[in-house]
Amino acid sequence: MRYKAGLETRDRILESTRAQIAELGLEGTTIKTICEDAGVLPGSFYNLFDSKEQAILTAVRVAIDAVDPDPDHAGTDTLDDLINAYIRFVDEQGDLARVYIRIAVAAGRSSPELKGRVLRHHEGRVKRFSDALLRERPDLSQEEADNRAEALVSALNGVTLHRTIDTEFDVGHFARILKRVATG
Amino acid sequence: MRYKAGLETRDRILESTRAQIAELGLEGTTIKTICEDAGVLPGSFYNLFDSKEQAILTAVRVAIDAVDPDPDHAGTDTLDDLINAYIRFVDEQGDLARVYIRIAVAAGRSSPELKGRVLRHHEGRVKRFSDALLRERPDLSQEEADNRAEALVSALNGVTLHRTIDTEFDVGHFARILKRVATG
DNA sequence: ATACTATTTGAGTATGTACTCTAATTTGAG
DNA sequence: CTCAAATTAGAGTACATACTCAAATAGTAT
Repeated sequence: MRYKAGLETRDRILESTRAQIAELGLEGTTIKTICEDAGVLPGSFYNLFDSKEQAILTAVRVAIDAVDPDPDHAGTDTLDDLINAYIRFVDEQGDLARVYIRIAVAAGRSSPELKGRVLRHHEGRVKRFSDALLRERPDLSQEEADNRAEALVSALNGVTLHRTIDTEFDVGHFARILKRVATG
Repeated sequence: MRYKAGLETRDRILESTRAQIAELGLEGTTIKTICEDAGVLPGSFYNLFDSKEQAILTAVRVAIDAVDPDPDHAGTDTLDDLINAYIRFVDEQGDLARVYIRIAVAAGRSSPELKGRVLRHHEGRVKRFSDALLRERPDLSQEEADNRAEALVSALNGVTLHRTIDTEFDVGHFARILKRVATG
């Protein structure tokens, strides 16, 4: 992947993967459909990705990064920013959120690499929530902030989980309640 | 399934299914392994269950019911009872909890029947939490209790979700925090 | 005992999947 | 221009899976 053509194909595959997941779910997304959609043959796919799993993980990661309120991690995001980014991701990319949760759940049983990756991602997120919370409530101890951040992120995940079943469910409403609880 | 033999075989299959899930996860659980473990041939399996999915759903349901603090729904369970039952299920049947979440997540994309089933189960649970909360805090309005119960159950699910990835995660600790928040 | 139905047998089918491999073609650095 | 390396082509493989079916057997109500 050092030529322009390779990079373009890679992008096309990732976009197709994302679209397939959104349209057909994880079950409906196969190498075949991805390749057809991207106008690529399996040989090319496997020249650029090690496995289907890797492509899906990358596609989800790209989608999550796309709504990051502070992509450079400059420490400028507020708790509201973070929560809003979360809600936006869930609202706009519902099926990717679903897949993200599935990946997270499946990770516990799969390879240590994937498990570590998911855990690190989670911990990074909790840290950013904790930092933002401390900026808002400097009186809290580090430990208390960490605890609240962990509970808040888990609760948001739970709310997301429910939203994947009940699309009427108002994620924003409950997210605001949870935020009030965390800061109050 | 009107003879004793059929009922016994059914029980054996369900127990094998539960054990397989706990031991090998959902991926590792196949008709083949279930049948081998239960000492049954595929023909018998399909005489008693319509599909693999049905058997798994039933097995998970049985496991959840087994830790119910108020199986008769007499309305005698306290919020602590309900939370403790939840924690016990997650702690003792971690892999079934994982599968329960997977089913719930997948449900959003699958047949309306399954979706409805999962939703009804969730709503029933929220109702019991809400009722128990009202018994403890009769001063709350119905709506406020419902809201808090919904948030609490979702947060518990989120905590469970995280526990499926990080087995060191202290579910009880965060469950207690959440309970304090819900009642306080 | 009879007869009807539930249960079991167990080989077999149909299907779909992720992935591989070799050869041809294209790319772009020096 | 050249040539090694990157990319693409595309048929093909290996494999596992959920599920079926017709025939044999066992169970039980009468």
